[in-house]
Amino acid sequence: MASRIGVGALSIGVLAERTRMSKSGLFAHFGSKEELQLAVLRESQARFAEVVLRPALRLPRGLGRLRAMVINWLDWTRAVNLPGGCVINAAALEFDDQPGPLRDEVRNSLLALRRTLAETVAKAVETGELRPDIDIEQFVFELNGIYQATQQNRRLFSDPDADHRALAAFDRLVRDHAVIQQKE
Amino acid sequence: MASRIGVGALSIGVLAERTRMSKSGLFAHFGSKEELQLAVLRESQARFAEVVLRPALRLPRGLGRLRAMVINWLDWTRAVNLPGGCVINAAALEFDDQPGPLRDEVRNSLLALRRTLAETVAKAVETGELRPDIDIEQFVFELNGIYQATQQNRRLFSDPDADHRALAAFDRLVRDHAVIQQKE
DNA sequence: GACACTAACGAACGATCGTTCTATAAAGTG
DNA sequence: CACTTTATAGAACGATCGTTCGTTAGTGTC
Repeated sequence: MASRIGVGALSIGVLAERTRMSKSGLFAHFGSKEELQLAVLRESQARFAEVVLRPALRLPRGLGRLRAMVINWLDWTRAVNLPGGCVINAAALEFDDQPGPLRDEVRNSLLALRRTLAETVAKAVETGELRPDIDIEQFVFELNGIYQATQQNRRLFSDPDADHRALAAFDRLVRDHAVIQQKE
Repeated sequence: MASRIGVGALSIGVLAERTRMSKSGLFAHFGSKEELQLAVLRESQARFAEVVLRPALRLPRGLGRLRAMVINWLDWTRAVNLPGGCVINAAALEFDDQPGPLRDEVRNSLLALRRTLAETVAKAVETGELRPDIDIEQFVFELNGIYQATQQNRRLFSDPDADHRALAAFDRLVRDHAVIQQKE
């Protein structure tokens, strides 16, 4: 539900109906609507770590791991069956100017993702695949851009080329920062 | 209001209060909440064309115009005093999986923007500044990525470097597709 | 001056919102 | 067994939702 209509539009009444519970019975588990929303965000983050990060982090460090992580990221909502897209990403736009626990939760989630991405990039520098003078923050910034653009193309425009475009952008990003191969 | 809380969260009651009108008086101008939301989206698009596109289209075609358009785009919401960011862009994420007139309106707005961007890029090819074999759709895709990433960095993370990052990404995009300068 | 049209209003509608309170049945614990 | 804890339920709360209705004041038109 949160994926389809957004975390902010969640309604305890409708939610109780769908779970075949009473409103008050369901409500008792959370104590407030905000706590319920927070629980949804946390659950979403947990699934993300499980489906996107964990498999990639089992691969050997370097460009291969980074690439796998990005690919997992790009359509993890399909793997987890979130038909309305990433809950946290949608919540980011919804709450970015509404101070409170929800915005904080979203911000922390996305910050954690950025840190993980940055570390993964850093390790691709260590392996000698990416240049040591790379601006890692800038690199992650552009990765995020690729993700956002892909989601919009896929979800709003049903663009069948979205994946292909994303990979092209990723390859260009990597190529521009790769260690120059010496011609033999 | 739409900028801050989203088009979907608009409430006629609150809106009437802020405009110092009666609920029914305000309501009569639109006939339904959905029509009001559509009016907001259309108004937003009109301002966008006025503030972002028109000034850029008065510049001579080519890379300069493209660059101006992107720069206008990146912080047009400041110029128009939309403290919650672009209404249409937020609505895109909100309605991308909810069929209906609102989603159609959003889609058409963003499609129009993409067309304008594509034409502007095409003219930078005509002037000989960008390579003729360029994939224009891909170029626009990446422009959109830069915009989305910039907004998130600015709005959610209050990143003071967002503008700088955006320009760096834009320059890299242009450099990779520019006509190669012959060394003399 | 009669008439039509427009804009705005206040009151009310049924529906749904998040929340609180009380009750009940089941499960766990000594 | 008695006792506490936990999960769920039902009823009701005041508030707000989008919408409808009838009315009134103003404005333009013949």
